[in-house]
Amino acid sequence: MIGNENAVMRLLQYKDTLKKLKSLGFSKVFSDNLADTVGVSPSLVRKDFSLFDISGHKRGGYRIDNLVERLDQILGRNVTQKVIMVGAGKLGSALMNFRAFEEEHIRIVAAFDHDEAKQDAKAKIPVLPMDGLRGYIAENQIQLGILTLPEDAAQRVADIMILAGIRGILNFSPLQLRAPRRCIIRSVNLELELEHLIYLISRTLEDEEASEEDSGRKDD
Amino acid sequence: MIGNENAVMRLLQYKDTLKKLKSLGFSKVFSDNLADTVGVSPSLVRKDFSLFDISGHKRGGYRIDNLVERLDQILGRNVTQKVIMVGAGKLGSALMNFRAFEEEHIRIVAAFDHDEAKQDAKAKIPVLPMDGLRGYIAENQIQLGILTLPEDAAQRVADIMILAGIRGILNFSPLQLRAPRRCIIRSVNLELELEHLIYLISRTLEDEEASEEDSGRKDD
DNA sequence: TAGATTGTTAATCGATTAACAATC
DNA sequence: TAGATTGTTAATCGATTAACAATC
Repeated sequence: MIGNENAVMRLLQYKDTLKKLKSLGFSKVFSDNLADTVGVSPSLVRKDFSLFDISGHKRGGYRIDNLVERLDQILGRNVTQKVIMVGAGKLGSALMNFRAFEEEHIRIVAAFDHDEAKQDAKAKIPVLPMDGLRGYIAENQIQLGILTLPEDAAQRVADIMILAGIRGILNFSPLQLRAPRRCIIRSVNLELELEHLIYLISRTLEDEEASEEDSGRKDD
Repeated sequence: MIGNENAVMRLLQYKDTLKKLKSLGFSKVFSDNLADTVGVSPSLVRKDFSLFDISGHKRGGYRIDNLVERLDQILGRNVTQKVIMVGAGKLGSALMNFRAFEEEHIRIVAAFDHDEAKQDAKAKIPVLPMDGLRGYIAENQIQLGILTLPEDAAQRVADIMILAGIRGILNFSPLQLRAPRRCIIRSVNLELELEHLIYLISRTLEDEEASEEDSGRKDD
């Protein structure tokens, strides 16, 4: 129940799928269906559920309503989460308006930026000066921050956030942030993702060339 | 050499670290150093290298220059990659100006959007109408696209890209895109990442409460 | 030489799959 | 009842770690 982070990511995917199925009018689902849409084996779906003490009905599958409710419980998604955006540059502002967040009980309550030109305390999501960051976190008991600062400022500002009591940071800077155990860092490294894709492509291209040795060359 | 995608991600991280070390004036490195900065075991570093036929010097470690060169080779990063941006909304435009891409031989050559207000053929990175997407990919032999469209348009446009001969798509829509084997899809699901973080936080909070049963409660 | 580090092998660990008894 | 699906156990698979011989 504690260890498996892959299982948690799959649980999140199951939940997404279930919501779609529900909106299509389904009320129950089998491990087979979920496995298909998420792209894993039915065994694994059942294993994941059993890992988190989720049970269904022999022969009757799972009731979608129950399942979603239980998943929300496990995943800590039964209350709206307040999140701050640290850095209001291009990426930060883009994420501030990200649709999917609103739909999922995730609410960005304020943003912080050093640049005065970007500050606007009256905006729907106020953009405040960096000075106020520490106080805001502490006063409003903010647990979660999204960090979209450039590499050179990232660690310094992260330290401030941690000092103020933040519990988790979703980090978009390419830096591997250091943090004490009470604050969890998850990083999304966009450059790395793209480079990974480049690797995968270059590998399939090699494979194709290799397999053409046998089959002769087709005209282009 | 073929299977392990985790190893590939680590290779990319090693490369990043090596560049930083190099800019700090280092010319050689030991598996220990790399392990430390990336946060893995030295064994694993050596194992990863051996997996890709990278060798160093007994007792002398690895020469950073050689290593970076070899990694670029393996990772397909020895040529500049042309990439198109499909969708020029907030997220798309943010990524178009993403610093880290420029530094890594990744060049975004054009963007496409349905919205006329966003189109601008004269911009540094031209924003073109969606009609031109298929032709542009075919004529310029574009291999890579970044997809930042909303869910409802994502699959339809991805199909067009695939038809035109694209080889890889970095997908930011929350949809699990379907594609034939010749096109590789990698997805970044920002909502999922944030929800994962929420789960991790809610779990550590529970743990703390649990451990307070023993130790008594500290005042807040 | 003595000491340090690589490269590889074998051991361990953990996650996934396959199989099947339980049961609706 | 016969058939289908869950939940769990054991088997498999793959990735990581530990250990150490080779060697600079």
